[in-house]
Amino acid sequence: MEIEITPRAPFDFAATARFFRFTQSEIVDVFSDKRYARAFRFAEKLHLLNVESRGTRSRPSLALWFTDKRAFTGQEESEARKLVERMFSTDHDLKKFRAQVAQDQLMRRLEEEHRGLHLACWPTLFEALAISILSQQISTKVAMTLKRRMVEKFGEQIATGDKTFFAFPSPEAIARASVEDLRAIGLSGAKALSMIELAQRISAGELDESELENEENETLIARLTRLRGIGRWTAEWALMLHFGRTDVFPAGDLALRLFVEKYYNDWRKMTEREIRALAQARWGRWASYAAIYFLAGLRAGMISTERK
DNA sequence: ACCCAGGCATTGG
DNA sequence: CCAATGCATGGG
Repeated sequence: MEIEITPRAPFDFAATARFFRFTQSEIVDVFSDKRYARAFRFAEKLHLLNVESRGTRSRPSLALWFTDKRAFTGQEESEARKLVERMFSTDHDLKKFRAQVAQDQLMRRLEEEHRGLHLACWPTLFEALAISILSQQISTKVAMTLKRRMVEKFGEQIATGDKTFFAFPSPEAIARASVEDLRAIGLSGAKALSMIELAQRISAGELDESELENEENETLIARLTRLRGIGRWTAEWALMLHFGRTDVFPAGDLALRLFVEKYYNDWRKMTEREIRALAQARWGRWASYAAIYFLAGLRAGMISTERK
């Protein structure tokens, strides 16, 4: 009835589950400290998958089950495992990140404070790119509102007991929408068009994930930025937040730029290229983790990009 | 009333 | 290769 997954230690379930999710009034990713639930499509049918942390940071363990307590079929078990392993980056070995930043005073402090925070990935490429498109340029609060409206309008529902969960909209559902439909919920014309084209490409099978998985970062970025509305920033976040690449640093990101300039270059301006080079030299194949640990520190108030 | 927020495409030097 | 511009919404 249950499946067990053993993430690599250190693993902080609550921090990981919360990270990069819109924590307020979320209707797709629902979690408490030890629990996480989400609607998924398994074999053409929507099911509510639960994940619970049973272990500790140094001896982590996750249990998975369906809300209706139904047993997993072999196929479902394998899909569910892959899904959860991806969503929580359970196989990332953060001891190596720790070793990488041992000489970097600030990053070492951030690592200590947030030890066990793994990359939280979106389960599908469509969701990762769609959310990044929504988030372009606008505040996270606005992006959260747009996402909620999009989910309520286009996502399937599943009710269990007293709660209703929404699945993130399928590419097929968005592919059928019109620009006007999406403008009506607050997207700009450009974002609406990008969203629909993306959905159409994906539902037409033009982006084969099993093939993209094996591409080099730069090749993958080149593939993704061919799509309307996907620039380098969006592509790089997708490499991190869907493909789980640990060695990406979105140097165009406003917050990350300020961070590097302030703490590693004495406030002097740097070009995107210089920032990328610094990230590569300093954090190497763990640059993605440098990025998310910085954002975690920012959120926790440990550091800031204010001038003072 | 402004201005800005986890950018992008387009246009023009 | 770099600079300027419009875009949608909601919070300050």
